Amino acid sequence: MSEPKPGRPPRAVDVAAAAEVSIATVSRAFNNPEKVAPAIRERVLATAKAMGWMPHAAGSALARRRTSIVGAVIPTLDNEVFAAQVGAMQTAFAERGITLLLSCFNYDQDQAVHDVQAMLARGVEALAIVGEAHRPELFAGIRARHIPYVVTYSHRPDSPHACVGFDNRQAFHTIARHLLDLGHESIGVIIQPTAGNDRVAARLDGVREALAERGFGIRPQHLCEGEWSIDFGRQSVRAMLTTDPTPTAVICGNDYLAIGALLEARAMGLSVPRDLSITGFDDIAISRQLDPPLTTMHIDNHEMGRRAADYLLACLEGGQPAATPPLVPTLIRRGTTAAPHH
Amino acid sequence: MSEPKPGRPPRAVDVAAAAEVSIATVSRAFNNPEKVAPAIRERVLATAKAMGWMPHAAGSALARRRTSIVGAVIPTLDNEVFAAQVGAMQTAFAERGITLLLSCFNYDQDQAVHDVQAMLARGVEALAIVGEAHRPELFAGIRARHIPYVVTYSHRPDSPHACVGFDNRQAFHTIARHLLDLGHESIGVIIQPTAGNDRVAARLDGVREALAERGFGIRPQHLCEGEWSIDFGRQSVRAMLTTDPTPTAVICGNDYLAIGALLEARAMGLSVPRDLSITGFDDIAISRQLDPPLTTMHIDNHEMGRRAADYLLACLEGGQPAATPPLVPTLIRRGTTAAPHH
DNA sequence: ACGATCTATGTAAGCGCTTACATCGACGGT
DNA sequence: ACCGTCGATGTAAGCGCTTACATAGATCGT
Repeated sequence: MSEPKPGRPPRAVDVAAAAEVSIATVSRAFNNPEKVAPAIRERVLATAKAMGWMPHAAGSALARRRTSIVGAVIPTLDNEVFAAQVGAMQTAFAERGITLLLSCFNYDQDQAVHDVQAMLARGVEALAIVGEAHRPELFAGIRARHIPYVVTYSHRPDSPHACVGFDNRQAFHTIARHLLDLGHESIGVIIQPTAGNDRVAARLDGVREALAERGFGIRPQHLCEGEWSIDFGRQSVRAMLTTDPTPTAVICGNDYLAIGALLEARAMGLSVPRDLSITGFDDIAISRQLDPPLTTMHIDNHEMGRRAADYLLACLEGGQPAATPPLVPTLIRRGTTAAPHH
Repeated sequence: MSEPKPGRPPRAVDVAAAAEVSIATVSRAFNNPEKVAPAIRERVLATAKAMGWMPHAAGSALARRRTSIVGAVIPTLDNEVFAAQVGAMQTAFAERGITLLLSCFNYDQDQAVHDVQAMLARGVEALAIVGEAHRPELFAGIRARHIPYVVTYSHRPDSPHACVGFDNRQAFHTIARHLLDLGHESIGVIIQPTAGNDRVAARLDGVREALAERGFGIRPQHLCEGEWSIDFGRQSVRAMLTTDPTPTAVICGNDYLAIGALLEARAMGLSVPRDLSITGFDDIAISRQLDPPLTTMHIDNHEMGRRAADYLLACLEGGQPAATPPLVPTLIRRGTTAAPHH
């Protein structure tokens, strides 16, 4: 008879002893309930509950060779778009009894490599990673272990990775086109650091391309690159408006920057959109509430998280799921864009 | 000689074979490097690196009887205050090689119980939990396993739990006092659901108490309770301002509600703070950017996360750390409060 | 009534790792 | 030269669980 040690969590063998069955039956009662006679099953389950026992994940993982853990690698939780994505993934995985391990690499590629290593050591069975601008060893490490992964928030047509996202270049091409079609010819850009961030680089390309198609370009003094924050948006607009000629519209890399731009423009006494058009990107919760409400592009981050999770889940069940079509961000024309005022 | 199976991740025994040492030495090279001769250590480490091997967490956890996992239980990532707290914890734990497991219970007590169970099964060694309004079995389960835990975002003087937070009642007493001192006598409240949320309930008590001290109360029609969202803030203010008498000030349960209140008041043509004073709570990033900037209370969520982590870390190292003193939220008087206009 | 078949349960061999303990030289004191 | 000591390494016993395989009744067809 197994002697349950006091002060330590019970083990399967303790439950087995208490329920007067073998340890195998205890395990089966939890993992293959249909394989054990109803009466015994109930007895085992009841005893386990009474003793507060559940199969310990480490032992189970070892024996099963399945950890039921998957990892999500995002830049930061401070941006609600990633938080939403993570939330959706967590929900999708939880339904299947899978635990989500989270890592925030803070836009630091070395940190990302390190975090992924740690996750691999924890035995993650799949990974979702924001962006594809990562050190090669990051993907190499994952591939070496034959672990399925998916890149989110990005979707280049010719990416070597499975991805669930949208075409950042295309999206910003659309935004720029919107402004060009309104008649803007002098367009400024306030954007996050492009270094080590494929998504942002693609966005800038998209703008450049759209402008070039109409024979325009971005004046160097109308391009501000820096941390995505309301403050950087503010200071960038202020700087731009001291140039001559001034831009009649500003494309911002995300909504935070756009909010800063909008607030500062108004603080400077400009009328938006009459004197300056402003666009954001992401459509965060506050954007529609501003005065005037922000013209931006809406991304369904929830959907993106769910799709990423579904893709990985499918991989885990042995499938080689079809690549999902890219998501399409939609332009939400609200109050911060209009034809330029002369 | 161990034959590394192709297509499967290498194991310690494979590394041992390749480096021509015993498996014990491999383990020591990683966990007690000082116990193995430098030459051999280097050889082992190099072989391991070449083979892409790291100790597998499940095996290690089992043998060591330490998982190096701790759990954080928060309501949602959609609120930046919790996201910040989690970020800080993650950083603090990562420094010690500890993995943070996250659960969002979406303000659902059953979900919280379930998530905590899952975490216990995963072998978390400590837990940080937002709020103390949880089912008794949640805490009972944790206690039964003698696992250290700490309650965050709350700090009642006579709480049975270790907590890292602040006194919600006191904080809202301070806010109400601020408005009373400005001369307001008719004060409305827009607040999150109090059911199953000790923090919110304490806030409302704080307001009531402060008003009562001056002989005032909250008129039922001036108390709106609902989901924390900008929209609910908007609709609550609109409703309140159709009553007679109207409140001259509104205390909001958090900044999102306050932002809604502010936007709607302005949309209705009111001048803030001349016609209506508004206060928030949390001091989220956008609040200082509003026009006028929001009067609110600042909580250092980062500090709270770090302290919670430090407390748990101390417990894990065997200490019985002293209870930390409560954090003190500070009132940030900005532009949305002033004396009532007659 | 007997063996074939099937179902419910038990036995025991790992899963990949850590670590107490055993072993084995090298070294130094006498 | 011998023994004690000590430091480096190896051996093997688990950690808590799952599961292939063995076993033992029960069931059924003939």
